[in-house]
Amino acid sequence: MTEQIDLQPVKGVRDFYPEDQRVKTWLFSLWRDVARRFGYEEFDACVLEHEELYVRKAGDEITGQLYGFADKSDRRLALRPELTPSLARMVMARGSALPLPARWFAIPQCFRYENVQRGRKREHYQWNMDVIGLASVAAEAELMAAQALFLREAGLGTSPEKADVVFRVSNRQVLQGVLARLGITGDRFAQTCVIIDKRDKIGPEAMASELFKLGIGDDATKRISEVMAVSGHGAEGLAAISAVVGKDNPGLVQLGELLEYAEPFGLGHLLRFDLSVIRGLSYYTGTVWEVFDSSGAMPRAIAGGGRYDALIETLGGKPTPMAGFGMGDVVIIDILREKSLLPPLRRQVDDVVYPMSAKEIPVANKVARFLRKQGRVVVVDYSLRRFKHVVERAETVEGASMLYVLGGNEVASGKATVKPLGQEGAKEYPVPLASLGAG
RNA sequence: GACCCAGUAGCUCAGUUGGUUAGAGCGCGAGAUUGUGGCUCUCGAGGUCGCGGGUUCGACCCCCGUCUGGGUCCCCA
Repeated sequence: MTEQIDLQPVKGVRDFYPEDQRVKTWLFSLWRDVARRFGYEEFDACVLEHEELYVRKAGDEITGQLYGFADKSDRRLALRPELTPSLARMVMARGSALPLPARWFAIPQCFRYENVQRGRKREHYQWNMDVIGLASVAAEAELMAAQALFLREAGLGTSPEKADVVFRVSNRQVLQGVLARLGITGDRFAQTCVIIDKRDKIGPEAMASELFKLGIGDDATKRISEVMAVSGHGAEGLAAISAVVGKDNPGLVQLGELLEYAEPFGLGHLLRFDLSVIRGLSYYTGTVWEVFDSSGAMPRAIAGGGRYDALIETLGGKPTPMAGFGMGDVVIIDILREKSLLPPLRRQVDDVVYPMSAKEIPVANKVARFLRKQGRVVVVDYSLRRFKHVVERAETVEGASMLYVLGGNEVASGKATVKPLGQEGAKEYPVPLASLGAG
């Protein structure tokens, strides 16, 4: 007698029983199909990476949540918290041999070591689409179009009449332009972003004192708060931003172009410009955006993305413009389930073959072989249980549409009894065994 | 990381001022119906009461610790 093992999965990670895996497979298929229709090619990297790939100067939140450890050779490794650094590494490794622009997508499993709550695990799958080597905000518009197509195909409203989602969009260069005039540039700007991102949790006083330590005075702090408060839909939003930061602000110019490129994709009405959107990752340099459930029922973002033109440079490579987004499986499945938008997903069994006793197993296997050659999904019920049980199970557990009964009578007469399942009043009928490959 | 709540059968839960052998519904199995499901009836299997320690003559119940889950703060791969 050995000791009973712990039946629970590791804290914060999930088991996927077949009924869960069906949902996951359905979601991944839709993700892949949308990415394919935009001409993106799938890639992947290993879930294990060198920890140093994620250590960044600006003190990103993500670094503190790294699922890191030392291997037997004392290498510092980490389970990837996101795919983007791996993508950057792979792009760098290819060097100039990679024809640009490139459009790639992936569905990596990612990890973080953090508190567990609803919609928030230590592991998830994240659909990523990235454009490599395109400096134009046309890239962002295309990425948003792909997200919107997915959301619509999943059953969420994306039309002006019924919009279940909203894209909250900003551009880091808006604030950068404002702060540059006040002499805040380079690393100081990045550090400023990190402080600003914390404003809600630490409060305006603490934010001001943190900024003061960076040598940013009250006037500049006041200006930052003023800028962060600006938001609005479409052209109105742009006008509001223009009124606060001036029409020549480079970030504003890009947001204007983005709207111009996004509107032909039918996205204009979904975009809400909101300068309080910062995103937690320090490598973003331009457009940043988050997709939300507009009903507000789910407080967490469905997806987020941005432009990160400087990432490869900070990893020691040649400057390469890149933009991309990520969408996790946990939140979107929660939303779709809540809105009853998940399709009914059953076992995909066509036929159950039922040998009534051990004597009929050989002929049952022949029939199964014949049906499988036709491309049908066939399960042979070897339980030898009574008819009642087998019929019930074939219908409810296997979800089969046809039951092939093989008992003593059938073998003696040379005809299988075929019973249609799931149809009211459908009668069973005999089929010669010879025509089922068991003659 | 901080605080609050919870953990009893496969699932959803009841239970006790601390007292013999811990219950229900659903599900599962058998039979009524020795070859025809979805309804009904009968019977049955299934539990170290999350785990460890303590208090007590005696703990599912009280105390401490711990694990896991839910929630809030926080933050969102």
